This record gives sequence, C-alpha cells and structure tokens, in this order.
Amino acid sequence: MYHVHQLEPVHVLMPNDLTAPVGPGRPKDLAKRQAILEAAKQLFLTLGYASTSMDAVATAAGVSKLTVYSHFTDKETLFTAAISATCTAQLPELIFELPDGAPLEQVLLNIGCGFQALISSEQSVQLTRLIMTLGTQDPKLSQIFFEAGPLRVLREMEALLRRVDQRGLLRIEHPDKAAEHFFCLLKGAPNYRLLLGYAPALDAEAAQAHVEEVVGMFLSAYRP
Amino acid sequence: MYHVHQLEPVHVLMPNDLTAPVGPGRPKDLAKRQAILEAAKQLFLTLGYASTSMDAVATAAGVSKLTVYSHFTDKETLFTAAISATCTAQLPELIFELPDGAPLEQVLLNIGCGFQALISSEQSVQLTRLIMTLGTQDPKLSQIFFEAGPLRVLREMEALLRRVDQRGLLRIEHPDKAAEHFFCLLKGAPNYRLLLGYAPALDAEAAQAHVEEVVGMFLSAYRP
DNA sequence: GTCTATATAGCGATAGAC
DNA sequence: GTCTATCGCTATATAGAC
Repeated sequence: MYHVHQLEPVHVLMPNDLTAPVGPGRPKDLAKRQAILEAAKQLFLTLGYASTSMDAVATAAGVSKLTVYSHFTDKETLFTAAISATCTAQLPELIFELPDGAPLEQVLLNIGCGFQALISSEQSVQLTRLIMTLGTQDPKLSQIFFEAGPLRVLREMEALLRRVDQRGLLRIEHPDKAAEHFFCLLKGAPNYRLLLGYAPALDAEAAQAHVEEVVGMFLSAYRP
Repeated sequence: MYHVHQLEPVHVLMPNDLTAPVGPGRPKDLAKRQAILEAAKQLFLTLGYASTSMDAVATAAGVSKLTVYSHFTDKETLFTAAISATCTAQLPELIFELPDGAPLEQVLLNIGCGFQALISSEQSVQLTRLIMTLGTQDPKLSQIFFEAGPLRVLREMEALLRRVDQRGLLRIEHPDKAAEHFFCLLKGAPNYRLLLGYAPALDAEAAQAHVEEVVGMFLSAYRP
C-alpha cells in the first residue's frame, strides 16, 4: 500500500483550469481560454512538448499569441494545465460492479475489454508517452496523471476483488496486488509494443482473444 | 550471443559505429569518435533528443562541434548511432538454463531477479522512455531496440518454458504467451510507476518479495 | 483584452584558416 | 582532420496601438 499524497496536488493546479476568472479588471474571455486549452491538449499530445510552439497553439485556437500568454503565464504553465485537464477528462467508464447472479468470468471479461480499449486508444498512448518523458522533470505531472487515472482504476478493482474473496469465488489474499496483476496482464506485451511504437494496436479479434486468455490465467491463479 | 538479422538493420548502422575508418584520406581519430559516441549516449539518454544540443555533445566529448559533424553527418545520424550502440550494449546476462536437478522455482527466481535488476537500472529506464517517445517518428529505432533487447529475452524464455512443459513440470500450452505473461508480471505495477516517474525503484527487499510473489502466481496459474 | 510587429536568444549546420 | 567564427532559422516572450 503506497500513497503519494503530499503537497495538496489539486489546489496547486486550479488557477490554471477553467474555473477561475479571478484578478482585477475585466474578466477574460473564457471561450478563448477553453479554445486555447483544447488546442494545447491536442498539440502537446501529438507533437510533444518541445515540438509544440506557442505560435501553433495560438493559430490552432484562433487567437493571437499574446492572448495565450495573457491566459497562461508561460509555456510550462500552459502545458501543465493542458495535461492536467486531459488527465481529469480521461474518465474510464469501467463497470466495477458485482451483481449477485452474474458469473465472475463475465464480469472480468467486461472489465478487461473496457480496459483494453482504454489503453489502446490513441489519446491514452500519447498521454502515457508524454508523462513518461516529462514526469522526471516535473514529478507533479506524474502524480496528477497517476492519481487521476491508473490509481483510481486500481482502487476500484481492489474493492471488487475483496468482495469476490469474501463471497468465496476466488482466494485472494492481497486484493491490491491481485488488482495490479490483473491490469498488468491485460496491458501485457501488446501494450508494451504499442507504447514502444514497435507494433500497432491489436485488432478487435486479437484483443478479445487476449482478454479471454488473461481472464483465464487470472482465474487459474486465484482459484481456491 | 544473439543476432538481429531481419531486414538487415545492422548494415544500415554500421558506418556510424566504431568499426569503420573507411573512405579516402587520412583515417579519422577513432578515440574521438568513441568519445563523441559516449557523450552522445549519456546526454541523449538523460536529456532526450530535443534538449541535447550538438554543442553540448562536442563539449562533453572534448572536441569541437565540427568534428562531431565530421564523424556523424547530422544530429539524427548521431542519435541513431548512440541509441543503437546502447541497445547492443544492453546485454542481459540472464541464465535460461534448466539443469536436471535444479528445482523449477529456483530457476524462475533466478531469472526473475536478474530481469528485475535489469529493468530497474537507470539506463534501461532512460532507454525505454526514449524509444517510447521517438519510436513513432522513426520506427527503425523501435525495431532495433525491441529486437536487440526484449525480443531476445522472450525467445529464450519461450524455449525454456517449452522444455519445462515437455518435462511435465508445468502445463504450458503456448510458451510464447506464457513467457510474455511472466515478464509482464515481473515488470508489473512497480516498473510502470518507475517509468512514469511516479515512484522510485524497489529496494532490494521489496524487489525480492515481488519476484517471489510473481513466481508463485506463475506457478499457480500453470500448475498441471 | 486583444492584435501586429519586434527584440532576444539558442541551436543546427557551414566557410575558411591551420 | 580539426578548430574558431558565423550564417540562417526558429521560437519564446514583450512593446505599443486599438
């Protein structure tokens, strides 16, 4: 069990989000702020940090460069805001419910397929790559990303596996570790190759087979 | 000893390696070439492609910038040479033997510990991050990296697991998939967090526990 | 607050001397 | 072959008009 909850991660970033028309004078144009943020999200994700110029962001957003600087102090601030917004928007809509009648295998297959689709998406891949390269330079980014995405999924799965254990469906001693194993297997070699750029994403058929195989192995390993 | 002979990826890169004092006129200074390559390897790995300037490489290598250009045509060529050299130097010294008397669990633990140490090394992490960011722009890099490192390890493990199955120690229907699962579990959440920059590498004790847990789960899943 | 035009700096690549 | 000095380009950030 690990926590990296130091330093109130959320409050630090709020001023750069869409919620704050603060400060003296006329309130700024929120629509333009939104447009800038959208453009920044797309460009940073596709081109990376260094290759994305403030000019390009301004042009894509349909505003002038100075307007960008007016809303966001500098390039780094804009980048952090864009990444943060992308992370919080990455709401994984996975179902972690365990109905009384539903067979466990089917529940795991559903979760597996949804997760597989999520991590195979272009946006997810790009975001992961970006965090991996820049997380070292700015640990706050890693924290924001991990706690907004992977950590929440892990926690929900952990809770589900605990219920599974309590009902005696499987024998799971450490639900946190088991949850990690499950998603780790789902990512697996295909996702590794995808992130590396060595192979494209699995097609629908292969993805389905992969999920079934992983669920099978997971059940084998934790069968009572 | 391994080879990466598909699509002659090697010959393309040889002129940039240390082996070629070719061409007319006085042979170039190989010591300087080596120094440049060493400096490039270190700087590219730590700073990334964009943030590493040719000036910095020249300074670090103790030569002038034009000497760098003399040995390597341009920045991209130098980068490819540096990454390629790093990949081939990443010799994983893992033992994939299966002595008659040795208990299977011990063999897997040995492989697991070696692999765990390899992927936790600073150089390995940096190299992986770099390939993930630039592999999309230059698929050759991904190919060089993957076939020089991960693929070779996978193949050896696959062969070992096939022997394990033949001896009846485990029931492994698809050794290739099983090998992927094994290393995937070994990497696991800790390595994912390490790559993201969210958490430091496991200490010796935790790493050992992690490997033992993974080996245990692997044996549970494939026990006949 | 927003725009056009510009100052300033850093980097990749090259010309010419030794 | 190697070095010093420089060109050309791009991008961040800012000054002044509306």
